[in-house]
Amino acid sequence: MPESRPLRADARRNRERILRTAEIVLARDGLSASMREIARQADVGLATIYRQFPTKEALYEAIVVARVRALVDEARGLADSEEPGAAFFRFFTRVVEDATHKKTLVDALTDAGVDVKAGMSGLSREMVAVIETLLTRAQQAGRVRADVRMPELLALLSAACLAAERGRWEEPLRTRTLSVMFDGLRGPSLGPAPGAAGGRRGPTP
Amino acid sequence: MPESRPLRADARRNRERILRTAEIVLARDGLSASMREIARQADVGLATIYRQFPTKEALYEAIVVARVRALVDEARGLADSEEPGAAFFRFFTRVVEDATHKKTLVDALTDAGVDVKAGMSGLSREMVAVIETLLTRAQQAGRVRADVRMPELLALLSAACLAAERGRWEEPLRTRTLSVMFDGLRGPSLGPAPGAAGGRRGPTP
Amino acid sequence: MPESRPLRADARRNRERILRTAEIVLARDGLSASMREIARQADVGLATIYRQFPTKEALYEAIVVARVRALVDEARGLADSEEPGAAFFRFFTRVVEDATHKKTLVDALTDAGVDVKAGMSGLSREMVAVIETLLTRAQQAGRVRADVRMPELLALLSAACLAAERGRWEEPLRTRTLSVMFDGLRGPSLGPAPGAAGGRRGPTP
Amino acid sequence: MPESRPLRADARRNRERILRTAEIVLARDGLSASMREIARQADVGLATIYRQFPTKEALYEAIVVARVRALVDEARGLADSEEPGAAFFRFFTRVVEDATHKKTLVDALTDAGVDVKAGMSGLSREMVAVIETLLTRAQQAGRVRADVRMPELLALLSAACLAAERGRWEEPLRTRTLSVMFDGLRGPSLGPAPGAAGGRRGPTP
DNA sequence: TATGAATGAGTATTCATTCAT
DNA sequence: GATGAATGAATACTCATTCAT
Repeated sequence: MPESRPLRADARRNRERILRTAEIVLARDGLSASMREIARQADVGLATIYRQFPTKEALYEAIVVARVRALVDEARGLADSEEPGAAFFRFFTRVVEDATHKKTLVDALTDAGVDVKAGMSGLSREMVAVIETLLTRAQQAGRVRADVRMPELLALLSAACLAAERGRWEEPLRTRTLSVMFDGLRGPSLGPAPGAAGGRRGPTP
Repeated sequence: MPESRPLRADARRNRERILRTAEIVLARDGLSASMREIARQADVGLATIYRQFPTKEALYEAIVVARVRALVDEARGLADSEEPGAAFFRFFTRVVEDATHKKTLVDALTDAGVDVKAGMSGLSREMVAVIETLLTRAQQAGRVRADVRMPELLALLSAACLAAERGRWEEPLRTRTLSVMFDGLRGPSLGPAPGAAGGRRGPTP
Repeated sequence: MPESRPLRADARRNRERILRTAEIVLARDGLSASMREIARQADVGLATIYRQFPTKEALYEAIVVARVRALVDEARGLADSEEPGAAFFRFFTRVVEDATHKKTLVDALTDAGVDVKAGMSGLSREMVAVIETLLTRAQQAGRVRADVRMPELLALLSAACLAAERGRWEEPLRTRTLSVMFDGLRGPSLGPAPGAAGGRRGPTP
Repeated sequence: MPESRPLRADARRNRERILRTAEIVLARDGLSASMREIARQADVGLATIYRQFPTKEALYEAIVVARVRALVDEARGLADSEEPGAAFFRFFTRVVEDATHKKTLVDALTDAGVDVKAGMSGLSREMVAVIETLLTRAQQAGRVRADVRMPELLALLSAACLAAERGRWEEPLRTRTLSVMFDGLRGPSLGPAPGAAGGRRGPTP
């Protein structure tokens, strides 16, 4: 897989500037943001974007890919943690935080395994794989109920991301909501805490 | 001269045809579906739509309003059930099922309390109110943990709807995912079932 | 020339109501006023208008015809006045006043002799004829210079109407402007009044 | 990075082509001419027009502005003529000639002082100012009656333009009509020339 | 190589007019 | 006879993408 030729210095600078700007613009205007607006904000010619990204979709994909790659890397760092439960919930939280502030991450997860575009398919698989590792280890450590499988985990994760992205889950809403999901992932309750005397615990990672 | 005379027979027929078609088209193409496409599918002149719905937004709103109203009615029917826990989980499930097949319901929940449009604002409040009733009664019956509040409940509900709508949650995925959420809503677990020997329970309504 | 059959009483009532309303709406919104708006204002069904006037243009024409007919009648009343000069200027002023308040009269004059529509052609000729009478008599009485011919008179008249209609010539602008035109119609000056000591005379009808 | 860099060669070519074509189309079809028609005639893409003129109104304004500017320049050239009377009448004639062939000039004069759009407001003031100069000098030279003021002068001018534009004042109609107006502007007559023996003088500039 | 001008397909919306009730 | 619902053609304007400079 040769990465084609290395880009010239200025080309690389432009590429990054475009990506950074596009991320901001997308977060602000959503997917309907126009290429022209992105070019304007990046202070770059319109065709310059097209030189690097042949299509609007390609640009979006590049952004998502970058972000997912970062998350995958982070997940790998957590994969051999000595506290698999904490690692698992930590990562789940991180992904949702990311979605809260930057839009369009979600596609990567939602479509996981489905009709992913060329560029994503490999990465998507990596993402799924590393999540599966986190899950399995957390289950082995007795921190997540054993009967949870990947499909519902991914469903929960993308649900949280979608809602966080759209609803601007700010604290303490995010913590409180995830807390419920995490309790569910830990296992069936024995009924609500009778006294319910205690306050609310955080996601107890 | 009645203020708002009943629609003529053909007008009513068309109105319903338009609504039904628009619902389908929206489910397929999302909010970017064009009015022309809807007209084509409904086999109706373009201007016929505009006679009934002065604006694209108005059409969408009409669809959402109709659907939400149906759900609110359903919720009211459950509100004085003798099994408040079952009623609560039943309704949650119903909403998500609805979202799976028909898109754009979500807005009603997501935006709840935010900048809802005129036509929705009242209805949205009704929806929230009846959900709160269901929640309270389920909590009083000890079927839902006492410290869950409306914000996180709505967050969970809209998360599930968004993901269901987008990810086409078909069975058994829907049941399995909701099962986790419901466990979380019932209360903190005492740790995963040690043996985890058993299969998976459904949402135990 | 049988006037087709006499309209039924209610039909006639509607016809007049439509004409009256349309006149007002046109004066307010100009030629871009929509048929629907006229129907709404007249509190009449849309198709009712079309029954009487097969076309938007036909409606406009009917309005103009009515107005022109009124002016022609007025002109005839002045045609045998004992003060032909006064009569001539009086009529000129009347036409311009009319144009100030009701739009679209102008076409009748501007297009005089050109491509008048069927309904107008006869009437237009009548109008031109009676104006010519007024002019000739005023000239014979020595109140209008002898070398003025119909083409330039009509040009002046329609110029005044167009500008009055568009510019909302209110008093005293209308009087002052017509005063200049009328001086020109009386004859070449012997140079500006040397002292110019006097104020301004009105149109000296 | 000059604030408003000079247009690229092709852009400038297109801009002029668009303006030229639009002028013709407007003259033919009036203000209701469609942008698409203009694009077709100019043999230019529809969006190309919108690149240069963000709005239909903006295009029209650009045309009027260009024309008015030319007239203002011409007026300035006449402003210090040694024959102020000739200069005044000359300019009046020029404006009307212009209107005969190119439509929509009129707005500039009609709306003078009213609710002119941003781009025009300054120019419109210039136009009015230079006309006032011409008038004042002609009056001081005894060539125009002293009691004529700007409002009626502008009214006459726009009347002439409107009618010329609409009625296609060709020679000798234009000369004959203006001749009457000019006589009126020179001063009140002492009654029609008794003999009226002479032929007709031109506008005696 | 980077730019921004050009483009055609597409969007919501309006209107005069016809036709079923 | 009167009504208003239906319609298709038209309109101003936008956007992703291509191409000349």
